Amino acid sequence: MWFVNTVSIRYYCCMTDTSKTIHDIVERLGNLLRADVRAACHAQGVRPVQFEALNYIAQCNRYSDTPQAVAEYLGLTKGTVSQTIKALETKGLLRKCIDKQDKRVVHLKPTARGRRLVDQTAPADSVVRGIDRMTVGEQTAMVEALQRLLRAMQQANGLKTFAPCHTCRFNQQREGGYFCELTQEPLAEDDVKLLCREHQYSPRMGTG
Amino acid sequence: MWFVNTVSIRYYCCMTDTSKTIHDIVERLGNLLRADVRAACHAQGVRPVQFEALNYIAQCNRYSDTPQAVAEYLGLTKGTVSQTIKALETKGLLRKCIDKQDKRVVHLKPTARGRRLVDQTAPADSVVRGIDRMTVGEQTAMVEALQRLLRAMQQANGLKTFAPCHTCRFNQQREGGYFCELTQEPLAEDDVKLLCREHQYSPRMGTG
DNA sequence: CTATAATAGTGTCGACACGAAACAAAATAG
DNA sequence: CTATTTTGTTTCGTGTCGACACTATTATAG
Repeated sequence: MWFVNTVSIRYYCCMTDTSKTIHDIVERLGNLLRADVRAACHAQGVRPVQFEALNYIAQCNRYSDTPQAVAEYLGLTKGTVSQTIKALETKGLLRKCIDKQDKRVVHLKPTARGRRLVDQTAPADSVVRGIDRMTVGEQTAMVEALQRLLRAMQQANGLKTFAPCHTCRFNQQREGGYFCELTQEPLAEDDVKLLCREHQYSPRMGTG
Repeated sequence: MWFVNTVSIRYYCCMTDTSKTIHDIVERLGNLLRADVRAACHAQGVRPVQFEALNYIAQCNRYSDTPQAVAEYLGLTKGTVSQTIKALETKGLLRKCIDKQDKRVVHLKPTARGRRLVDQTAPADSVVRGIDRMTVGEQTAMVEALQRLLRAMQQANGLKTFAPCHTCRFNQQREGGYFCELTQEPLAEDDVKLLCREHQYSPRMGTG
């Protein structure tokens, strides 16, 4: 009677089946999207990684527009990202600006052409066409479900969330604007919509 | 008054914002998952692509366990897949069996070690931990939402669905079992749970 | 105020991924 | 029976990415 032992130890809870299903679907969605992005990028003359970096840079705030942050966001090493950045700069899609306070730090700003490229490539046609088949209610539910899954995965794994400041515990609403408790700096109306590498959900905002 | 013209032509409908949000989340979920899979694969001594191929082979039916099908599923060329298969065979994770009817066709069967590797790696820890934080109701809703998105994207883009036979229009329930109208062969109870490369949803099962 | 770390970024190299193209073998069409 | 199509393999060039060594700047310790 050794049957039980032949079952993988990974089957330790009843949620594994659901997890496996979700794992597979997310993987396939990712592959689908990547194939689409790959084709669009090929037409635009950029590499998929380069586009993903540019896409991030186009929507992060001033604390998060450095090569290091890009590396954290994409899960790559800084050496790899350095090369990606160089290629994007050569293609005239972004500019490097050395930080005034800390001369080691480089800020990355997309050029007008860079922003245009992101706008033209960003929602892949496959996604647009897929979403187009849903009702507005389904779309809203979809966004909420995906956000919940992403947040749950990030929180459960102690990963950086890279979310906009307006959901961040460090962001305080003050008279005439916002204020970041972490950097001790005021934030403009536009700032709080951008992704931040220091973002943390407030402890009570769990997914319970 | 040229402001409108500076806006990308991609913003042709009100759904683009939602699409962009979903695009970005799916991309991040995919990256998160890939980073996790990459780490697990590294520990197991296989490449991520090799694992994805093996994972597919472990859950597809007898019509769909060929190099060509793997290439279609992963969106790669057959030449690339051929290399991946060879590597997996060398590592003793799958066997090749030449088809009896058509001697060109190769069927790929995971070995016991191959199946074990899939079971140990398949739901990435990040997903398991993330799902673990949700209620059963949230989990069900999540699976449904993801499946709907996947199907919508596949249908909208004319892609193969690679779904199990029991949702396929060609699958007929008969006395004592199932029957595939396409291959004109009977299907066993286990067969209809597996992924098929010829799968098609019935026309009436749209996403409304 | 120096010596030593820590941090941000760059450059190089090797292993691997992957598309393209040429190829072999088997099945099918005419 | 030949021509074409289909399935799979091999080869080659380019791109990706981690590992590692390196520089420059800032922070810290004594």
